[in-house]
Amino acid sequence: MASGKATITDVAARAGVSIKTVSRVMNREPNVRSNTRERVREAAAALGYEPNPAARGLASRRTFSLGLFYENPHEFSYTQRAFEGVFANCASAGYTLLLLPCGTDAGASSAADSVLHLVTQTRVDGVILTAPLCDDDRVLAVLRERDTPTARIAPAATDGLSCTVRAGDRDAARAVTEHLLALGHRRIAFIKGDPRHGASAERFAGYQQALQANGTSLDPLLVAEGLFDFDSGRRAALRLLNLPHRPTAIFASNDDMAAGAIAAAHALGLAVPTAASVAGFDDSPIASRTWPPLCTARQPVVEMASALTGDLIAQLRGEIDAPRHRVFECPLVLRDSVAAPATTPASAREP
Amino acid sequence: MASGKATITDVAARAGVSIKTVSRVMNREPNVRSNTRERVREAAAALGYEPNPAARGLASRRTFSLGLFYENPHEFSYTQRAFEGVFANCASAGYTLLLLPCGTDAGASSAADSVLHLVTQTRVDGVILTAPLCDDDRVLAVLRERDTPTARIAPAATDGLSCTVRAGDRDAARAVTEHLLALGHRRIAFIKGDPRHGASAERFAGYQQALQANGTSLDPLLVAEGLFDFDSGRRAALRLLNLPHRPTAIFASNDDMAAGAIAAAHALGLAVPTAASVAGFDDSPIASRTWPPLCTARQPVVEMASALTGDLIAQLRGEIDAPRHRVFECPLVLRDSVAAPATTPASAREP
DNA sequence: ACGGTGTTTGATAACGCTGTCATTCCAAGC
DNA sequence: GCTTGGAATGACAGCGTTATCAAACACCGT
Repeated sequence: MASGKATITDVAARAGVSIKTVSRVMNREPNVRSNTRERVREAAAALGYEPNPAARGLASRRTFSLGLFYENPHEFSYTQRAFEGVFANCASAGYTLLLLPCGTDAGASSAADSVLHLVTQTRVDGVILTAPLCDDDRVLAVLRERDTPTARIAPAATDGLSCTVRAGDRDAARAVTEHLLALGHRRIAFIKGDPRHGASAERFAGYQQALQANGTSLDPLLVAEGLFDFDSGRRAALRLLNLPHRPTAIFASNDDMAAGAIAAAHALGLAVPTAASVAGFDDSPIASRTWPPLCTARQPVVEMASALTGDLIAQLRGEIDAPRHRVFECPLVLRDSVAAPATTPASAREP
Repeated sequence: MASGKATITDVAARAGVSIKTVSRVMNREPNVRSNTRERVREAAAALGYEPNPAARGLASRRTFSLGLFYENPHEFSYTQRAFEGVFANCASAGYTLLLLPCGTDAGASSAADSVLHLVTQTRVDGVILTAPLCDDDRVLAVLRERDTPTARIAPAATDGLSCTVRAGDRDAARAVTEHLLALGHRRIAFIKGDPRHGASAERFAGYQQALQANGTSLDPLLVAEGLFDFDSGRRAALRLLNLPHRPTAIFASNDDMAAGAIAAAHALGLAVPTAASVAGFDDSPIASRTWPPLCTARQPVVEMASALTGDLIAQLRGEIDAPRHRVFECPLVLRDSVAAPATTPASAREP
């Protein structure tokens, strides 16, 4: 079988049918006698025929490819897991996936310009946007103007046009906080995430809700700003752990920052979880690689991305009318970075 | 500027030239009067014209896309950094990058089948292979048979056909070991990497060379098998640290395993680096996220991948005749996971 | 002014497939 | 047997570029 050389004409000749019929078979179109279909299949297999995507694309005005836009190189493991889920679904649906890093660093003046250029250049049939791109109004406007079907991962809000998928951030953050409260923690610090991500506000809201429901007041001093990356978490934790009235637990909005908090605790000679508990969010790979491993909420990123991709492809095929909005629950993952607070006064230093 | 709708014909009409001239300008071909060239450029810009890649591909029998094959989902940060480097160069050269995860899990019976199918289906102009795929004879045979220009990252050996790039694994591993020896360590354990990767043998060789040059004998008990992933490193370190005559330092073949070794030490109540030093290799993101941060050898993966991609594209363009083989040095990165051994007998346990 | 030698430009045929629409086939109904 | 209508198939015209090759042009020396 000489592969990669045969054309549809060769297959048609071998099967004794017209090229149009071969096309029908290759595209799984109906109205082909099963007898004929089988003959064509055999001919195609014998010749090692694979349709030429360029010709297909030119004739059908489609590319059979999707673009996955992402912006931030930090917090990359998230993008990567998303990619894994997207890819899984693309491959089985016959779509090719283009990874399109996009940002102001790429030479374009804005993310929207960058997206516009990449979309018109690659002519992907649809795009998937990760946070925070998925909430950039200019980016969304550009895609809408071009009528490019869009799906969004972890948007701040739905828009009635694009399929979305997100985690139940608020509920999960509440659950994490409740877990800390149940263990006896009262001074629970919180490290916020990148404000451009919709999830950041949600997770903070969950934290607040849990405190409120518990009747615990929120000490503004215990809330620190972060950007979802290790170093911002480390710095925020250093500040929090140096507070006169030190928190007994730190809840970081994601695992990378939580890992930073653990490093900060170590640097200050505070044992985790003995002197301070640390909880994260995501259950990203780093969560099981820190010492002690991180208590966190598992965000099923791969499944989320896979489901979203399925929805996008269904939309491209016209199989669904209204956009789907999925929410995935994030179960609590108990690990050793969290324990009951020491009974000694929280302000006491370890030896 | 209506974007994504204009065709070459529109541009030609607007510039008052033939489509062939527009084509010349878009492809930076010589022999176009600068006056004409400028006129075409303006027309194209005014119309927001972007060449249709499908039409280009069909007419020129090229796809202007490269495929990056990778196999192992574990040790993903490496693949990811490689991707970053490859992408950087693709984008600036006008190539699109297709990420092609490939493995026996993907439904194909072998990696070679998987590669063959993906290459014929996507018709990429060239492919980049990461380890261990880059040393799979069947994969290489398939690509050679199809005359698909290939570039390889971290192969075990060069083949006179494909461009390659690799790290100076042996020298760097020797340097790491020498550093440990210089600090006074004599019982230095080694955790090997995945035997399918060429780098594994090289790094082990560097370790051996350093010991030998130092006149230190290699205790076979101190050599453990690993697979480059966190858990195999953790398990190997557990065994090593439970040895009656415990090593004072562990040199793991990569950072993920070194992180596992640190976790193992913590689990056994051994402080790092006080009771045991741990060194890694790669300087991957995890290396600066462990506590203490990892002493390691920095492998400049992004630059390596970028350079390799440049070479592959140059080859595609016929700009170079013989394949290039690059070797990148890996400088030692000193961090706190390594220190001089305790003066107390190495067999003593910490309290 | 003339031929010679590039350099610049254009007309037209591919490239391999899908979409449109016409045609053929076949089984059921009268 | 003879319609009839839907299922099955095919002829052919694009899709928007690049490649080929020929034509037009510019500039040189004589």
